[in-house]
Amino acid sequence: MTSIAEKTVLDRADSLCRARGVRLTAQRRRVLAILCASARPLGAYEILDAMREGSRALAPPTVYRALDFLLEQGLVHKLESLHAFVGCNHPEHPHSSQFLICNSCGEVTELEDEAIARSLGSAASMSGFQPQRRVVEVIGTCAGCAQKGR
Amino acid sequence: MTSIAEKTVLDRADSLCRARGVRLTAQRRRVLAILCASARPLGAYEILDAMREGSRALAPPTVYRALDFLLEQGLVHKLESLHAFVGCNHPEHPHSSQFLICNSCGEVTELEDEAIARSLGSAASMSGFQPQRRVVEVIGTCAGCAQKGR
DNA sequence: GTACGAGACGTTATATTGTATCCAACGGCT
DNA sequence: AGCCGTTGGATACAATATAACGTCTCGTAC
Ligand SMILES: [Zn+2]
Ligand SMILES: [Zn+2]
Ligand SMILES: [Zn+2]
Ligand SMILES: [Zn+2]
Repeated sequence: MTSIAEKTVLDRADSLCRARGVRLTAQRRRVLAILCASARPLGAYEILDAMREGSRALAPPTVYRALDFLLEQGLVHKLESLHAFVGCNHPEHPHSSQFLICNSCGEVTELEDEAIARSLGSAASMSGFQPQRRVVEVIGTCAGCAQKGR
Repeated sequence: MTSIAEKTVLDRADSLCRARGVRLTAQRRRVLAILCASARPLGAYEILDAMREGSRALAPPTVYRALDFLLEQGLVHKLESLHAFVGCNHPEHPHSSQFLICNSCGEVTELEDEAIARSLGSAASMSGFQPQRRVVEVIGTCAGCAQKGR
């Protein structure tokens, strides 16, 4: 089930972490692999279930610790409205992206839209607000489902 | 503890619901009052605690049902990144707003920024995505805390 | 007035998501 | 070997949210 694309993502994650002097350990790599192999965002306990397959029993903190690391390194993102996580498509440079979440098929698209970033930034600076983290999630119907649905 | 401003919010909520043919019952009104009286967003269980004061014991579903109603009517908003709720300042017309959340003092500012709405809309339509709900939350430091902090 | 039905609410139990804590194992360093 | 910071295992628990079911209330029809 490991496609070429997923493999490159993992390889790129390896180089990134080496370059940053942080350790992409086996557990962390495994969580990232599971997320990248999934077409949909996964909850922490879904990841936990996936990790348990064929191996010993693991507990929630194991997954949450790996996720914390991957989030810090920008290798995965958390979807607040779903309490779920997705692998990042372009973790090379730090970024704050936006997500289109289809509530019909569950597909998630990560955008990196400059116009959105600019308008958010200017709204914040007009209020004298200093942004640290941005949560932008649009829930709705993706193009495919809109066509099928009606 | 009920200021004039909070009173008018409740009165406006009353008229709105009457006009829409939905019932702003005592429980729902109480939850709205608690949220409007708070300077900060409140979690569902904080609201529950506030409702328990001086009255009989209540259970979580009571609060969550009231919140569901108030969310549907646009009288309150949910802050996904905080798992908390705030009263809306201008519930008269349906709107999708944005939130500036200070992680130092907890203050939350509700914006209704046209530029953000437009950029979100155009990004979505470029993907053929039909938005239903928008979650836009910027976490950072508010003007006041930025000044005090350094 | 009485019967009915839909919506609102009380109550119990449970599901889901996320942490605190403590200790053991590992890895690089001297 | 001995030290020390990081990682991970394990248990227990906290916080958030919902399922399920019965009861009550209120407006409407008869
Ligand atoms: Zn990304
Ligand atoms: Zn879809
Ligand atoms: Zn609002
Ligand atoms: Zn502040």
